Amino acid sequence: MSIKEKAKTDSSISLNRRSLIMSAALKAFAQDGFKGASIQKIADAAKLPKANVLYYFKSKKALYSHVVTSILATWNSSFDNVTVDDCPAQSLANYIAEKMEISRVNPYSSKVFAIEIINGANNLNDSFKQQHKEWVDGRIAVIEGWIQMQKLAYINPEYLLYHIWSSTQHYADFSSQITQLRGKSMSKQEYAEATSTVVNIILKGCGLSVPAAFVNHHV
Amino acid sequence: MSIKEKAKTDSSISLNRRSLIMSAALKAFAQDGFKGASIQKIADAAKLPKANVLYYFKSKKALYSHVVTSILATWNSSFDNVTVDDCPAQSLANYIAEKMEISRVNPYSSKVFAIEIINGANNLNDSFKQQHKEWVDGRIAVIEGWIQMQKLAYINPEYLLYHIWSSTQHYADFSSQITQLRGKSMSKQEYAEATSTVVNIILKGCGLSVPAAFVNHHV
DNA sequence: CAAAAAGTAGACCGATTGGTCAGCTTTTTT
DNA sequence: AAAAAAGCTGACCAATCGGTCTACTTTTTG
Repeated sequence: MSIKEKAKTDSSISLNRRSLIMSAALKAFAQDGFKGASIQKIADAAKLPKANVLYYFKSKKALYSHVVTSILATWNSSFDNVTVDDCPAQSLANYIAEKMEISRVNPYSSKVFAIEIINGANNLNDSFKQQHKEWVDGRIAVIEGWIQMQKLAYINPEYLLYHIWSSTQHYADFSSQITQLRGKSMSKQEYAEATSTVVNIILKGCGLSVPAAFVNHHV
Repeated sequence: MSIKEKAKTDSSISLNRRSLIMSAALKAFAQDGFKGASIQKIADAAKLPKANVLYYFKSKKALYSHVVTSILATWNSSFDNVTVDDCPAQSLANYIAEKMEISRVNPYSSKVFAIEIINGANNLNDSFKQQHKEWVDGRIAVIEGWIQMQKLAYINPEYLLYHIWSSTQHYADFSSQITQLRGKSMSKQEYAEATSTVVNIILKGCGLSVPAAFVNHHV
């Protein structure tokens, strides 16, 4: 990156405009996917002329790429640093709870990724994929360690990860279905109950005891 | 529907063409969503001129609607007819296994629905939604019955259903991610192991004993 | 065999797509 | 204050979009 470019992206106006555009783009991509979303509608949502959007992001693909990158930056988790020495029950429960919180607070990010992967992940560059694969391999190694240390009954670590991802992201990705079925969107308290339910199913499902914070107190 | 229309849709050429177009459309909508897919590309995939596609389906929306309807027709499940008198463990295990099989055999259908719901379900008509809601309400009543009869420990039936849907559909919707992580797509045997894993987690997670057919025999 | 109906498909329509460019204003730097 | 850089945007471009129409061929019907 040249000095000139860096200066440009660092100016106050530029930063504000870029983040304004990106948040409009996030919603647009979440609603219509990469192909379905249009620069014009993103510009309208940001209340800017289309040419101005293309002044800050040289193409639709570049804008999408920046949105995806910024989402990934917010997806760090305590599970990243878990080791075989940690407690499986506590580590997994925390991970599940964090993923549920992400679904609750930032559903658009989850949706953008979901659509991208469903569509075949054709717009993610190889370094993303490689990075993700390395993360997964590392986490699988930890889970396998737990199994070998007999802290965890045998389970295929890969399928366990898929299970955690799917059951938590569902609350973001399929929120419109959930809202339709309940007649209203989920409150923070209802999210907490759903979180407990997911934690309970998965931890008990793995033969682990449920940390006190997630025990369901049902009336 | 007039007699003329029925005759038209029933002719042999018409049936063949329509199903040819619909299968091309299914893939297109799974890849790019409703907005992102184009009639031209569907026509190309079906090796027909665009005007011919629009001869059989009067608009893109009509084509989409027919695709969605035909998907729903194939999604009947043994769980539809389960009652409080049935065994929760067996009923839920069968339902999970059926959903996994649908994911394996017909991933495109699952993807079309996933994208539709993620995008906000704006292209599903109200009768679909109503029908679905009634199905869900009925199933929730059965699960509540099990809980009252103490055949099943307390769990929020709604969240249980979401959990089953998400963990099974994940194998269809996110197949590209799974393939990327493993370096190859899942075999039938691997699907069977994944199915056992999902059944084990959820049934144990509900405090139910796992039917013999789904016990994981791990080496 | 003739008439009617069904099927085929190129040409075309206005609207929208992603993207460029030139000319302008504003801000920053020297 | 002058020069340079950054920011802004209407006008415009070729390509594609969903959809229509017309002229033609094939198949079915009476």
